[in-house]
Amino acid sequence: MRNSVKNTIKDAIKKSLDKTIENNNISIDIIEINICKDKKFGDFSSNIAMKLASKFNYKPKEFAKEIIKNIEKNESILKIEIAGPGFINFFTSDISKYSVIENIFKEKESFGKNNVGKDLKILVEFVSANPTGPLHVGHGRGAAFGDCISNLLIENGYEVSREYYVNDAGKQIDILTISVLQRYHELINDSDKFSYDDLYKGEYIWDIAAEVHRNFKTKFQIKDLKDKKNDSIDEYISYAKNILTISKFEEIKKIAVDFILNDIKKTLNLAGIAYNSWFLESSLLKNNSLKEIIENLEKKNLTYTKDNAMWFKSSSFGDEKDRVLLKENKDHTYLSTDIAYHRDKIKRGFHKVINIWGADHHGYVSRINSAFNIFAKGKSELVILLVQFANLYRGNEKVSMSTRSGEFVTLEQLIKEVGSDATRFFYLTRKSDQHMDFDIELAKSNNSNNPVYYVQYAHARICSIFRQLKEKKMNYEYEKEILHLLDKEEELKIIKKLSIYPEIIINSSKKYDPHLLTNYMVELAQEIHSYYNKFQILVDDKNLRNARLSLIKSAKYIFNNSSKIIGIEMPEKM
RNA sequence: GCGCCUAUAGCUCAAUAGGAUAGAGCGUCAGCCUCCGGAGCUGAAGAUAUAGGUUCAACUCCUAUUAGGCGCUCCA
Repeated sequence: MRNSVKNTIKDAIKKSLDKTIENNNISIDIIEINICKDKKFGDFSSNIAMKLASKFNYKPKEFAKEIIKNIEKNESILKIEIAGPGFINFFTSDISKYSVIENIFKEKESFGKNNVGKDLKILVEFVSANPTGPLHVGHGRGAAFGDCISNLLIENGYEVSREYYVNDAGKQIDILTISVLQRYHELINDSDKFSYDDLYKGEYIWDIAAEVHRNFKTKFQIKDLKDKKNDSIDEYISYAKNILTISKFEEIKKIAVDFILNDIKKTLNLAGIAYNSWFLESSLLKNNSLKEIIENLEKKNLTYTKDNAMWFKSSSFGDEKDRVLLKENKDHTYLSTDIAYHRDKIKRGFHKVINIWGADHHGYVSRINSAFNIFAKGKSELVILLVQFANLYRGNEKVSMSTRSGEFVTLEQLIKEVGSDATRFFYLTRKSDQHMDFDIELAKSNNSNNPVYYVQYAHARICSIFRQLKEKKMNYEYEKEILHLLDKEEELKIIKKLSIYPEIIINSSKKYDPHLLTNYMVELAQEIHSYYNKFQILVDDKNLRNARLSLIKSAKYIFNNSSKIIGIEMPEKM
């Protein structure tokens, strides 16, 4: 179905190789067919002769000659040449080139889809920011990336589930709770002693405290506060729990987490991201998953006790040192619930588990990998993708971000300022493991600096032409018999671009590189603008007009299909 | 100090899983509106951090050097 000409060539080469060399054991998969950048090298080329020449005691060029000699005649292959060090170049017939337009009109919204991932279940976990504050711009890139990767995998036929892991059980959440208590006591004028330097101080803490105060008045007030400012944070937390009672502490904790999670969901919704599931860390404690996992590791003899803490022998699996599972005070570490969480992912039967993390977590990769493989036993594969930070700029001025100070730019602010489309597209134009600068002014600008406007404009232009068509009382119908009228260099270039779209979908998903797709969209837009500028589309000649309209309509299908994967709108008017 | 990642045009980024002459945009310079949307188009100048190595072929792989980011908690 996809790229039939390419597969024809591939098969032809395979047959030829079998004829040239007996019992060769050559797999068809190592035959690469590339689309030529320069048309003087033909339409497709293969490097197979150079790749295999030495293996079969040939010189590349002679080997190429032999291969060509044994290729069977085929109506879509016009000419075969040897060039350079041993490339085999194929010149294909025009008719085969136009078949991509036929395919697009046949498949429409499904053009580009494939079933590479048929019957395979994938879990994509992304963002998973701690519910200790609103999402900030640093989370934006991971959000756009994770959502797009999910869409790409779906386009490739995988069954995808999006998940957000909520760390609602650790020490940071206790600190959040105390932060709320602090502001709460300030609201009821009883603030002096209930304070600690390392607490969350963002505006939203006031909002939560105000909500608690509004709904519960002085229910959580602690009388006779002692000055504990010089205690450690752990001592401070247990002091607060004791004096307030654990049940009341948990009550406030839940209010705070729910409040923040709501805010996070609201922001993700603005970004057009919907999760299939929200996995609570606390559930691993409630249903004994954590206990089970630790017993299981003990049974496997992968733990030991040192300094009253329980350690995991992660260094036996490539980690640089062993890690603590249970602290001296018997609290669990982030790692231990994370292991339990990943075991749960495996239990749910996913063939592949993708984690999208901020690049600052790279030190964590090997220990979670080792734990994962202990339980997956080869039945499930873990892929950890690291997303580099984006520096935020406003023109030439760098926007500083600091979570604790509360001065960070939230993702919500960013989306409200530049729009969801520009935010997503911008984040996805760069390779994810590459540092990037995100210029707010650039993302807001309405000109070709801004790739998303450039692409949307190309689409709007196509729509505009069809509106014009109606105004001029002209008709359009798709006829495949007249596509050969598209013989201008620019037209053939666009057709070539259209024909590689299915491969872009495969590659960007395989390599987890959505930027291949955004770049493709920009390139296609560029060719459309250029073509539009040079040629009149609504010409008097009915056949030529229909052929040209079919060409740009094909491009419109691709803009629509790709924009859905990126998660942006394709407006008909701008 | 140890580890991971990165280094491409003046700036921001590409380069189809090692392929042919390293591509875009911004900026600079020179052009294009009796014409389907000038929110656009055409052209020029300009680059693989350094030194070795592997290969028919290296921006891509390996080694060293230099420069930057991140991580080296019984933190999450």
